[in-house]
Amino acid sequence: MTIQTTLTEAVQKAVAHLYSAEVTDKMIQLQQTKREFEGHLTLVVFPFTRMSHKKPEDTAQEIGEYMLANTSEVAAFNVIKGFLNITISSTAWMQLLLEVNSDEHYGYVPVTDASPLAMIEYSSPNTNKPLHLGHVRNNLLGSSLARVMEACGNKVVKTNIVNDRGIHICKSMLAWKKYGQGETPESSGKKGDHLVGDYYVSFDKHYKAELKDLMDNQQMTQEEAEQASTLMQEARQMLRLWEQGDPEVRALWKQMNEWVYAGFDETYRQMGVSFDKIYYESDTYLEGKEKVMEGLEKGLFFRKEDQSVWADLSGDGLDQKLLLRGDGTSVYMTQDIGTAKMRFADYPIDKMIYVVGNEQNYHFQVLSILLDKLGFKWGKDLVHFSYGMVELPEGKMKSREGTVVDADDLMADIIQTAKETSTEMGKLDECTPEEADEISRIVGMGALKYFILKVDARKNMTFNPKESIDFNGNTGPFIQYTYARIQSVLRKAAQAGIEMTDTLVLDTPLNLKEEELIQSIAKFAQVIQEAGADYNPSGIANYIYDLVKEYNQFYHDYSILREENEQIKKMRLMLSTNVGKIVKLGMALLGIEVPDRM
RNA sequence: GGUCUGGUAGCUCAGCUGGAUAGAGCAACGCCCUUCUAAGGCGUCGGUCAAGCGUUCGAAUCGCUUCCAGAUCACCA
Repeated sequence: MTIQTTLTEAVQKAVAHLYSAEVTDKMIQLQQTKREFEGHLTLVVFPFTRMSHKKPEDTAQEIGEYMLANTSEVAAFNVIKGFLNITISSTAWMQLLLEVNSDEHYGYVPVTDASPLAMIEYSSPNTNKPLHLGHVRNNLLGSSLARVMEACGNKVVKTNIVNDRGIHICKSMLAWKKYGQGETPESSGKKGDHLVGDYYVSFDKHYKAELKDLMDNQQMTQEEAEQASTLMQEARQMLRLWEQGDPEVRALWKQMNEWVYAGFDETYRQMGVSFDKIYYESDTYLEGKEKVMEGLEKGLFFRKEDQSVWADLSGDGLDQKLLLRGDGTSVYMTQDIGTAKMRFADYPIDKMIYVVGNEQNYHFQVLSILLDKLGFKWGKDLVHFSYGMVELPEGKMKSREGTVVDADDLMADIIQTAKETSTEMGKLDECTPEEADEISRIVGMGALKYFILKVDARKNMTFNPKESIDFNGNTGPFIQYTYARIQSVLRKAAQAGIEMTDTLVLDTPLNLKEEELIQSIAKFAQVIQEAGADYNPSGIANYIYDLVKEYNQFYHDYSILREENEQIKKMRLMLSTNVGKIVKLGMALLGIEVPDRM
C-alpha cells in the first residue's frame, strides 16, 4: 500500500465524515508539493467546496484537521488558498524505504500463468539493405516496450517479420549475379547485409545508366525506357522464377539471405535486441491469399472485373482497399493478414502491438478493421505503436543523396567517441584493455539508447550524429556515472565493515531531502504502469534522470560514509542502495546497461 | 482537398486525466576539486507555452477557428 493510496482513502473518509458526501478516486488530486511550500503531498480541495459549502481555505483546514487526528501517517499540514499541504511522518517514510528495500524487483508486476499475452512486432527489416538510424529507433522502442509490458505483468512474445521476398530482393540478386564475380562476405571481408546492400545500390546504378542510354540514344521517354529496360525485365523474370520455385533462383536467394541474416544478427547483438519468434513474408504471403479468398467466399470482400479483390470500407468512413492484384499476387496488406493468421495459430494472443513508423498510420487503421472482419478477437483493438521519423539536421534521410546513417557505423562511432572521451578524462587508466573496451561499449551504447528513448516516441526527432550525443546533463552516461559512484560508495562501506541491515529504527527524524528521495524512489512503480498504459518508454527515461539528479544534489549536500551517527549512516546507505537498484531496474527497461565503475 | 500528428527558452527536450510563480540539459557568463568518482554541484542570463476565441474559481493542458510543419489518402513495402 503506497502512501498515495493511504491518503486517498483518508481523504475519502474525511469528506464522508465532515460533509456526508461520497468522493471518487478521480476527484482526489494528490500531487507532489511544490518546492517552495512545506509538505510532501498536496491535496487540491477546490472539488470539495461544492460539498462543504465553505470557502476553500476553511474546507482545507477542516480536512487537514480531521486527517491529522485520524491518519497516523499525517504528521502536519498547512493551508494555502485551496491547497492542503500534507507533511508525512518520518516513520512512514522510513517504513516505505524498508518496503522498497525488501523487494528486489520493486515496481514490477509478476507474470503468472494467468497473465495476458502481448505479442510485440518490431524491427521488420528488408533483406536488401542494412539497418539504418530509423531502424535503430524502431528496435530500441520495440525492445524497450517489450520489457515494459513484461514489467507491467504481461507475458510477452517479441516477434519480427522479415520482408525477404519481392522485386527489390531480386534486384540485389540479379546485380550480384551479373557483376559480383562470386564475391562473398568471406572473400570481401564485408558484413553480409552490407554486401547485399551494395548490390542493391549497384543495380540501381546500372539501371539508371541503362535508362539514360535509352533516353539519349533511342529517343525514348522515361516511361518507354522503363518499359524497355532489359535489367528490369530480367529482375521481373527472376521474381516469376522465384514464385515458381525455380531451384537455381531459390538457391541464390537462400544464400544471399543467409548472408544478410548473419549481418543482421551482429547488428541486433550490438544493439542488445532479440526476438522470440521470427516470421518471414515468404512464408506468410500465401497464408494471406488464403485468408482473403476465405473472406471473399464469406462475402466480406468483392471482386472487380479485372479479377482483383477488394474490401469496401466505406462503411467505416474509409475507401476501398486492394487485397489481391488481378494476377492473383499479393500486396502488403495481404501479407500482414497472412502473418496475423500464422501468429494467431501459434500463440493465444490477447494483445497485438505493432511497432511501426507513423507513415503507416492509415495502413494499420485499415488492418485493424480487416482483421476484425475476419474474426480475429484482438483485431479491433490492435495497437499500432506509431513513432515519429528520425531526421537529420539537414532534413530527412535520403538514400539517394547518401545521407542515410548506417546503424553499424553509428554504433561503432559512438563507442569510439566514448572511448576517446573516457581516456581523455583518465577514467580508463586503471583498466585492462578488455575492461576499457567493455566500459566504452556500455557508455557509448548507453548514450545512444538514452538519447533516442528519452524523446516521446510519437514525435519526430532530430538527430545530429556529430553533436547530438553528449555525455553531460540529461544523458545516459550521466545516469551511468551516478550509478557507478553509488557502487563505489557501497564498496567502500563494505570494506569499512559496515553491515547492511534489513530493519532499521531511527531515533532522529529524517531530513526533508531524505524524505523526498524516498518519495521519488517509490514513484517508480507508478511510472512503469504509466509507460505500459501509454505504450511509451520515454517517461521512464525522464523519471530516472530526475531521480538521479535529485540523488546527486543529496550526495553533494550530505555525507554518507563520513556521517557520524551510525543509524543515519546505515539509512543513507540503504537509500543509496535503493537509488542504485531503481536506476538499474529502470535502465534495464530501456535496455541500457549500467557499469559498476566508470 | 480529406484524415491524422506535432508547434513550449537561441538549440535538444520534459511537463498535458485542468491546479500554486511553466522546468531540465546544451550553448553563454561567474563560482566550487586538501572532503564518499568534477561525465559532478551552485548561481546568472534566457518564455506572449504558434495566434485568437470559448468552457471555469483556475488553461501550456479541454473545445472551436486560424496559421505553420510533417505524415498519409498507390496494383510500394
